[in-house]
Amino acid sequence: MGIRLYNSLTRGKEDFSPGNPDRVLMYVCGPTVYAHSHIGHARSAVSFDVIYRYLKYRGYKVEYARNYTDVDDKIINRANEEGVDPAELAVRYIKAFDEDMAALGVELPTYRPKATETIKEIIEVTERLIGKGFAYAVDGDVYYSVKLKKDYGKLSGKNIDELEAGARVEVDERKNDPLDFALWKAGKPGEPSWESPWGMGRPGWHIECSAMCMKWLDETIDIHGGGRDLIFPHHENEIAQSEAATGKAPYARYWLHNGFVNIEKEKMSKSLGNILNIRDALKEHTSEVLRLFLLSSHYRSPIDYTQDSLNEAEAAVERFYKTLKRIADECPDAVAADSRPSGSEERLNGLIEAMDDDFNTAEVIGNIFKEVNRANRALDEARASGKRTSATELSFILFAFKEAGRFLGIFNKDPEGYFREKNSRSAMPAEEIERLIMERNEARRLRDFKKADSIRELLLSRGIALEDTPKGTEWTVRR
RNA sequence: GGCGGCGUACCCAAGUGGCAAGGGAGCAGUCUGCAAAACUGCCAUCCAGCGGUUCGAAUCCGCUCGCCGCCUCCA
Repeated sequence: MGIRLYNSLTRGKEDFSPGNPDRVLMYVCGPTVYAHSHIGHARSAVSFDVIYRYLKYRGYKVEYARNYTDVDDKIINRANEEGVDPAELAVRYIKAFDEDMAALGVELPTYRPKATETIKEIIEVTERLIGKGFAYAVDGDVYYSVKLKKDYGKLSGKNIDELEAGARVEVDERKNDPLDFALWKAGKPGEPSWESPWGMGRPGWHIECSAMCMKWLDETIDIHGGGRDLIFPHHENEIAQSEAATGKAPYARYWLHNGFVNIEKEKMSKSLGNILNIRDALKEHTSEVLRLFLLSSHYRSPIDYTQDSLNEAEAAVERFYKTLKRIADECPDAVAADSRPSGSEERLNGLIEAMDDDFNTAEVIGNIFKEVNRANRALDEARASGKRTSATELSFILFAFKEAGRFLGIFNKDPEGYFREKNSRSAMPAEEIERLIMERNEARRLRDFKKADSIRELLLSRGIALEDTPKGTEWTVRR
């Protein structure tokens, strides 16, 4: 069995069969850099990050390109509002996006092209389209003729006649057809412009992806991804222009689209003012909690960012690392064991099967918590019987965690690091906490439980929770 | 109006033909000076509703109800 994935183009699951397993080509639409990226961008980036990691994990050689749209109406408008240069604004938000991605633990794609660095190729594709009669130039603009390709609409399931009937696009007299879209836009004074056969101007939105894809990957690629909302018109137009230009179809074999993130059940939108930036979310939760939250549902389903679901993700991360710490404390042999214990491959099967089935990270996470339960049970039994725990069983479990951590990009810290980081956010200095713990333990030794309990309550009121374990008293920050 | 998706326990969420994963909450128990954590048990005879196909359906088909997305250069 191999990977099966849901293809938006055929609306069904298909066996993944790339053109060349040693060079799987994947392109994902990146951000338009005119503002800080929000949690929706995070979902797209994390979803495809996991897909990228998993394909590599399964032995494919992957070339992954994710672009930056760094010239666009929104960028120009925002730059004008702020009175800065559009290019400068774009650079600023590319940097911010890169920082956000790094904070989320998103691996760098193989290529990160920018539209403005692909102007030559954009012009070349546009010329090809004109040469083949699929595009026409008017007053410095170049438009793509939607009607000339009869399979237009195959991705979004739209048909041209109905689109025309309900067209909400403002009619531009210079277009042959209201549905035609701009490949090249004539430059206005003060806007970023490049020389072209049609005069000074800048690229349209859809064409940049086709050009970047061809430049860095190929004329036919394996996987093309992006948010659901990009299906129409962006990806539909990309397919049309790419296939028209190259004469090859399909442009991309598999189209993958991630679902939206709602905030407290409402769609994120400027009008509602509920756009949640990645950096703001990271002030409330660690990147691991955010990633776990995002990966706890299937990547195609819509998800709700709510206080409750984030708290649950946080509790789950905590439970995971607590168990990891227990294993390290109570069965060091398991940690010291071979990182790939023989006979453990079977242990991975459930995880692999889940991931093979359209990247079902939710099921993988469910399986991981089954293993967490197994580990705790084994440790409890050892504690009760006074015998040492079987290191073999636990080393299998650790192996499963480690492997899953490689493609999920979570659950891969060492427990010491996790708790150190968490406890570093304590409002009370660690020395003071330690001093109070010693004081309480002295009281406990003297069986002055009233005093012991009052110290614990004092700490709890300051956000510090205590746990008496066989290894001594431990503390953690509780929100 | 066109296209697409969804509806699984108190909440979140897997499961797409063979007796309903996982997490959170709750209740009871073990452990503990007491807690916490962990573990154990309980918690959907049932998967929006109604029909149909089938030996067998949450899973396939039809209809109904409810929710949502796209059709606006919003991931």
